[in-house]
Amino acid sequence: MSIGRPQEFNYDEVLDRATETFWILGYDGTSMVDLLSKTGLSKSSLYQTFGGKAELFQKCLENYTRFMSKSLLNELKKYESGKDFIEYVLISSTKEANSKTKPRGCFIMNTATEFSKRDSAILGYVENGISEFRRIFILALAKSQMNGEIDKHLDLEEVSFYIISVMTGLRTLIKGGMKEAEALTTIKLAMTCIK
Amino acid sequence: MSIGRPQEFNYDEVLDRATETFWILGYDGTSMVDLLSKTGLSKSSLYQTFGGKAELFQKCLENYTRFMSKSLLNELKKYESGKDFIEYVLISSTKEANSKTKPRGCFIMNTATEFSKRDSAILGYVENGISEFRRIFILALAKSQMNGEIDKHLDLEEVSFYIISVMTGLRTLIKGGMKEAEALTTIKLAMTCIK
DNA sequence: TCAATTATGGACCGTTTGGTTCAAAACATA
DNA sequence: TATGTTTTGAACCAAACGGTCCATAATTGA
Repeated sequence: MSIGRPQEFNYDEVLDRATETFWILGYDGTSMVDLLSKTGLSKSSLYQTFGGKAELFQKCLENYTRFMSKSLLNELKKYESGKDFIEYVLISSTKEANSKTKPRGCFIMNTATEFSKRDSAILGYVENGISEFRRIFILALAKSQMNGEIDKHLDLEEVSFYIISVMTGLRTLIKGGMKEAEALTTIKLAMTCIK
Repeated sequence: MSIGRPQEFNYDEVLDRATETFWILGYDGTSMVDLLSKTGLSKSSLYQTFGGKAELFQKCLENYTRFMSKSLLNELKKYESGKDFIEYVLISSTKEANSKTKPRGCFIMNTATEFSKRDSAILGYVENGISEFRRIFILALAKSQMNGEIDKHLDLEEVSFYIISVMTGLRTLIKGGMKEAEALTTIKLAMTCIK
């Protein structure tokens, strides 16, 4: 065991709680008091371990991208059809419309909206998240190309942007009151140009 | 003329300046000091005339929707083809990718992202904006139906949601670093399922 | 010119903000 | 048990927050 007084918290758990808090409330909307109460940390522990609000926020962005990437890739394995996977991801992101809790959207896209290009460090994490998510969709699309579900000559980089656009737009609209049924018909329509 | 000391500012101009400030910085990101410096108002004038930060924000949401609706409808008049109009709107919203200033996105969608469904009054203004923008796209699509550009049996309510989704997603991605060329090819692809 | 009325600028308010400091606490090692 | 090391909780900080108050300024109508 390491020397000195042991930490009374679990690093990853705290990171998850902080991520959730920033995800729901945004960077400006989250206060130190929010973070301390949600994580259970004392102020000094948070500063010593995570460096402060801004540094913690960046670690949360990384944490979110890492987690989402892992679970999406894990989900992709279950699908024979890349198109089915993509439709599944789109559809599952519409569940927030009916949820008891407020829609959260995508943490990365929320951050893009809040920061635009003001902070280059933040922009880096956002770009990283976007390209990671695109990479997964490209993987799925390649599967579909092998299966003959879609045209072999489709530009997958291009289509991956399209999918992310639709998903991001939908999740924002859901935050703005869009109903699940409306989102589902939109997805049906959106899928028709991937062929 | 009305009795008492005359106002030293123009109501609509102040509202426009405040709208721009909230649009760029978001609600939480905008301080009273920001508003006072951008509008030139004194604190007492702002409170007396606009009621405070929260009330002013709501007036700005209304102001934005009113202005955007007016200029979109005005633009629509210039187009014979509804589809051309729609493509124009999408394309023009990608200009932000190359602009010297940071991308602002759509004020209504930024607000949807920041507030989600927390505040019912705000949600009302957001829903109002969304349905107003959809109404304009439906007008354009109806034009296209008359021209025979698109299927007479297309559900325009549905397509209008689709267009807004794509546009919102794109503008968010642009805030996240997407290049204009990437946005343009995405638009090309997105338009192919409106037929 | 003198009220009545409205707008303005500045002083002031308590609260909350993110951040620092430091003594006490809890462990490993010797 | 004593020492070195690290974590923790509380006290503390200046600055910024949104908001209120009020004396003064600028106007109209009598």
